[in-house]
Amino acid sequence: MLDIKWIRENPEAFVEGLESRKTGPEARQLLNQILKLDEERRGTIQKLQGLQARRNAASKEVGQAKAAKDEASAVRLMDEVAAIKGAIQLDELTAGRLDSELFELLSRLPNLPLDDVPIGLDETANAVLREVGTPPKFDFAPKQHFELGEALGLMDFEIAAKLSGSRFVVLKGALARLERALAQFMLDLHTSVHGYTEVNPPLLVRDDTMFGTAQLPKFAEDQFSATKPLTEAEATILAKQLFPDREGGGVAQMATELLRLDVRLERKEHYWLIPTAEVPLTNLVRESVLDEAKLPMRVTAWTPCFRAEAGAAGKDTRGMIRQHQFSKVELVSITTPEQSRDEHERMTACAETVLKRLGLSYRVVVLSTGDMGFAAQKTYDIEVWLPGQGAYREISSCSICGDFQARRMEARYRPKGAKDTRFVHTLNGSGVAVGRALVAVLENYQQADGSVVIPDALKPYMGGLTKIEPAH
RNA sequence: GGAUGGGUGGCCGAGUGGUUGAAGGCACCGGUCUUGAAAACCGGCAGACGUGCAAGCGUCUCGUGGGUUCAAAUCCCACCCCAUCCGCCA
Repeated sequence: MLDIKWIRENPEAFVEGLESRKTGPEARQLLNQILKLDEERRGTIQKLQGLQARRNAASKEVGQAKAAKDEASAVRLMDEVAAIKGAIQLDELTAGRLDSELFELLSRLPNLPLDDVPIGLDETANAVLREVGTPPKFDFAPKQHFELGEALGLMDFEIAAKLSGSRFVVLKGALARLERALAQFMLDLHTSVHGYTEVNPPLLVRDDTMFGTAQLPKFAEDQFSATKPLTEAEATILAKQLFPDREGGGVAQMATELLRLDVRLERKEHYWLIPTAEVPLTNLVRESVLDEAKLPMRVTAWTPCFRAEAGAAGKDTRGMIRQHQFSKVELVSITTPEQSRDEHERMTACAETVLKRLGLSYRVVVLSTGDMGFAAQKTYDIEVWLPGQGAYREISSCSICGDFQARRMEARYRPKGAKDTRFVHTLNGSGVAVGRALVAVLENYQQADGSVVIPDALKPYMGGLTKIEPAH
């Protein structure tokens, strides 16, 4: 969330920043709308506060008058308070409405880019910063991961489709183990070498948590949610409320219909499945005031991630690249504003170390203003080389969010010796996507006979296995 | 699912209608003492918003929203959340 005070004081920077994001042409119009609302809001507050001050003073005088047995003054003052009461209620209502309108607008605005982010509308404006490692040479045509996995008999999309539909996969045997090995290798690296603390967070979270990291309110359609189904009793009550003119059999029929439609109650226990461990990990500091000495705070987690992939129809339909469920080792840092830029470089280096140790070649890309995620001020994508696809594909994304998420979470810290609190800065990055790492290992370590050699870094985690071969 | 209890400042915790934005303690900050540190003692210390060059002043906030009242942390209602016990269950 952007700071309204900052917008008020830096309107041109606001428009410029917003125009460089996807918001584009409406930026100026948005600014005007926001400033107008803000002005009305402050005007109402000033008026309201004047009235409240008079009410408070008069109420105190009532007490004093009564104590002094001056009934006449007391009555006169009480009449005065009664007279301004209506105006106060009206202004309270107006102020509340303006407040929530402004909040609604601000909560849907993306973060603004840092100065050194390349300006552009999409990925064509991204800039490659470095290429690391040498892509392997093959004296045969390298296969794609799903060809390898299916031929090995250890990767099954058909059965996954029967269980869950498209964009799911079942891994078996050595490939299932490879996924676990990759995750453990990454966690061990980050906890014992990079200083991150391992966390095992909830995978189901509340609205407020999703709002904190900015998946809500704007990106609800990209998420999966989990809700307790309506009971028959609740459906009946709801049917009566919704269709008061029906009775008897009519109500029962509508109740059945509500159950069939899987109608949900706003108030009923309702969760979101995390699209990334960034959500629970970053929210670990929500609604708190941290000691500066505890920063930077670094946490990591290996979790499943769930994404609806709305709007991705037709993209990466084959294989494991884009799934509704995948696992990822996530890195999150909570820092002071002074630390965050360095931390961003450090975090990216931590993710790069994973790929280096796995012997995978990759490149680091800085995303353009138009290609960055909603909450980011600056993002580095790490793209791993996939010989089967003959392309670099994103395997990690490291973002610095400034105080954008901290404002939404109310996450602050107290600088040493200071009286006031400040918002923390938050950063998140994949360290790295496990499913895609598995894809990369398969494609980079494949042999002419379809077998796959285990990279040295993973051998300790594979129980003595050095090569995955077709099972028969 | 059933039954209780509870949500107060960074933390713990007192407070049942009138200078209580809130006792006390801890933590933190400044000072005295000390070679230094600790202890002890003295003092300071909520946040948001509005306004002002500033010092300051004002308003709101004791889970959230509404109500009663001249006046609400305190009374009433609804909702949210947390804990414990029982039941069910990995």
